[in-house]
Amino acid sequence: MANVIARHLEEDIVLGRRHPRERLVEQDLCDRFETHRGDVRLALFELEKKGIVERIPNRGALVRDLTPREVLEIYAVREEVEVMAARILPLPVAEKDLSTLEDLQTRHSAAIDNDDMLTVFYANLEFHQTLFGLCGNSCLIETIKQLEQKVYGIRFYANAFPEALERARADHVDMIRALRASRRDEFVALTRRHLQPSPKAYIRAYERRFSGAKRA
Amino acid sequence: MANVIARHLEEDIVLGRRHPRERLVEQDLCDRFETHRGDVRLALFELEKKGIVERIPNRGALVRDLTPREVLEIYAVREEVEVMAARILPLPVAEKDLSTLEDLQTRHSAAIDNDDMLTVFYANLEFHQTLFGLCGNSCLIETIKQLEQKVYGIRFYANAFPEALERARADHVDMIRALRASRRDEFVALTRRHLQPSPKAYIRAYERRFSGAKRA
DNA sequence: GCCGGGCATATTGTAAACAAAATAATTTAT
DNA sequence: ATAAATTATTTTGTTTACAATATGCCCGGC
Repeated sequence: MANVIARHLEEDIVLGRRHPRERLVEQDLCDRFETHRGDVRLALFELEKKGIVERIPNRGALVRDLTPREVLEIYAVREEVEVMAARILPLPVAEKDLSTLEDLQTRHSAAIDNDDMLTVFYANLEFHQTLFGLCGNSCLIETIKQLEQKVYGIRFYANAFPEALERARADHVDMIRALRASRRDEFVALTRRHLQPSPKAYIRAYERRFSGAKRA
Repeated sequence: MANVIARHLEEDIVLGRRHPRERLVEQDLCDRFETHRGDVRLALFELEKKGIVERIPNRGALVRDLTPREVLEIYAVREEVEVMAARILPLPVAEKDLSTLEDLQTRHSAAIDNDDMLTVFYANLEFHQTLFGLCGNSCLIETIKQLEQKVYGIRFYANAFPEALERARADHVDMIRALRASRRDEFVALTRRHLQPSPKAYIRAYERRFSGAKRA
C-alpha cells in the first residue's frame, strides 16, 4: 500500500502536478488515497530516502528542489554508471530483447506525438530499464534506477523544451541500431550523449524561474 | 529513534552478533531497545531498502544473506564509483585533510592490534568516508556509502581472515602516501586493489559454510 | 504409524486515539 | 498603530488496541 502511494506521488511530481517546495500534508494524502496515515507516513519516508521529497522534523514533507549543482553532480554519477552498464553489456543482444526495445520505443514515440506525458514517462522508464537490464549486474541496474529517481523532480522542467523530447526519441532509435550492429563504442557514446540535454534544460529553466521570482 | 535502532542493528550484523538468515522479530527488538513497535518497524523498512535485511510480507524480517554472485556484482559497481571518486578528487589534498586521514588510520591500526572489532569497524568507516568525501560530489559520496552498506552482512566473514585486516591497514598507509605526493594514478590503482580481498574472502568463507551444512 | 484438518499461538499489519510541536490568529499593552 | 504575548488551530509524532495472517501443535482418521 505504501508503495502504491509512493509511486503515485512520484508520478505527480514527474508530470508537474506537484512542484518543488510544495508541501505534502499527511492528512490530505490520506483523503486522496483513502487510507490511514501510517501508510502515507511510510511512503513519505521512502520518498525521502530516495531523495524525491525532503522532510523537516515536526514540520512535514515537501517536494525536493534540486539546485543546479546537485543536478550536475547526479548526472555525472549517472553517466559513470550507465556507461559502465554499456561497457559490460554482453553483445550481441538477443533478437527478442531488441524487439522488446523497439516496441517500447514505438510506444514512447507515439506518446510524444499525442502529447501524452504520462505514457511518455512510463514508456521511457521501461525503455531504459529494459536497456540497462541487459547488462546482467542487478546491483548496477538498481543503482542506475535509484539515480534516475533522484531527478524525477526536474523532469517536468526538462521536458518543457520540446526539442528535448525529440532528441530523446532520436537517441533511442540510434541506440537500438547500435546494439543491433553490436557496435559497442557507438552505443557507449550514445549513452553518454543521451544524458547531456536534461541537466542543461533544467538549469536554463531554473535560472529563468529565479530571474523574476525571489528565492524562498 | 528509528535511526538509532537501525544503526545498532547494522552494528550487530557487521560484528557478527546477528547472522545471515537470522529472524528479526519486532517485539524482541522493542524489548531490547525499550521502545514501541512503530520505531522498530520503521527501522526494519529502512534496513530493507538499504539491502541489509530482507522482509517477507506477513512473515517478518531476516538478516539478508548474499550469494557470491550478488557480492561480486556489488563489488564491481563499488570499484567503478570509488575509482570515479579517485579520478575526480581535486589534487593536491589539503594538509588538514591528510592529517585527519592519518589520525583515523592510526586509530584503525591500533584497534586491529587490540582485536577491538567495534573500533575497527567505525574507524575504517570514517576513514573511507573522509577519503571519498574529498571528491566533492555529494551524490557520488552517498552512492559509495550506500554500496558499502549493502555488504555490511559479509564483513564479519571477510574479517575472519586476519591477513585481510593487515592488508587493509597497509593499503590505507599507501593511499595516504599517494595522496600526499599527489600521485593520482597510484591512488586510483590502490583504490582498486583495496577492494579485491573482501569479496574473495567472503566467497571462501561461504563455500566453507556450505560444505558441511545444507542450504536452508 | 503417518497424513491431513482444525485449533492455539505467535507475529505482522492496520487503524484510531492521544500527545507534542509548530504555525497562525487574536488580543493586549505601550 | 505596532509589537509582544497569549491563545487557538493545524499538523506531525507516539502509543495502544485491534484485526489479519502465518506457523506450529494436537488430535483423529486412514
